[in-house]
Amino acid sequence: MSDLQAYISDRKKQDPEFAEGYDEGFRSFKIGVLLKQARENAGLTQDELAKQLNTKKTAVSRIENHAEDIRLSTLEKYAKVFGKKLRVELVD
Amino acid sequence: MSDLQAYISDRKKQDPEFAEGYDEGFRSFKIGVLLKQARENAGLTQDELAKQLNTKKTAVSRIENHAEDIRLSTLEKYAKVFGKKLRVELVD
DNA sequence: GATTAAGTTAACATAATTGTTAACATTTGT
DNA sequence: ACAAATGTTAACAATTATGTTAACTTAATC
Repeated sequence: MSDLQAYISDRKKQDPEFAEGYDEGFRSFKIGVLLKQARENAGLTQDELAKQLNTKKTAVSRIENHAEDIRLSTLEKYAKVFGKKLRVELVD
Repeated sequence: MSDLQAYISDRKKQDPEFAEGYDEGFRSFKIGVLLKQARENAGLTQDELAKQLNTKKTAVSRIENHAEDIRLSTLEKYAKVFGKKLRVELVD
């Protein structure tokens, strides 16, 4: 079971509101989980990451949990801190 | 030579302001070209695409040419019209 | 159980994307 | 050359992400 699937399973148990399929939220939710996992892999706290992004930990938490949308430039700032590149593609 | 490289070459000839490396602009520029090429591959005019996106052709033109940033949700709307999925990854 | 680090949420301010209209430019076809 | 279709740009309004502060929760350590 992937990390993402495990996360979904856990969250479903604790959050009755949560449903995997609600279309609007699922995108941002996935991005949030992706960024949270990237941060944890980098061994950073929200506060440490926030300082590198010149922002506050509250903004990091919001993006990881319940931000509805995100700018490409914001994703790239994250990628840069993690020493990665952002890849965006249209696939069939 | 790729389509992107050909486009850059053409635009450099006509637009003295244009330079491949200006960091801030290059991201959005690339996305603009990507979306423009996707639209042309789909055989749509800006106006036809705009109607499917419930917006105006002016917004499409802006994104293809000189938008500075773009939301993930906007990219996904485009992808949906083109019958594609949006893939976002952090790569080394 | 008190303290501290870490994370969450709400509320408001600020900044930026997107919607929209109008005017103009460019291209295409006749 | 003209007309129609397509594309571009500027300006402003509307919507939304992000910045920021304050208050709260949770987990861990003592």
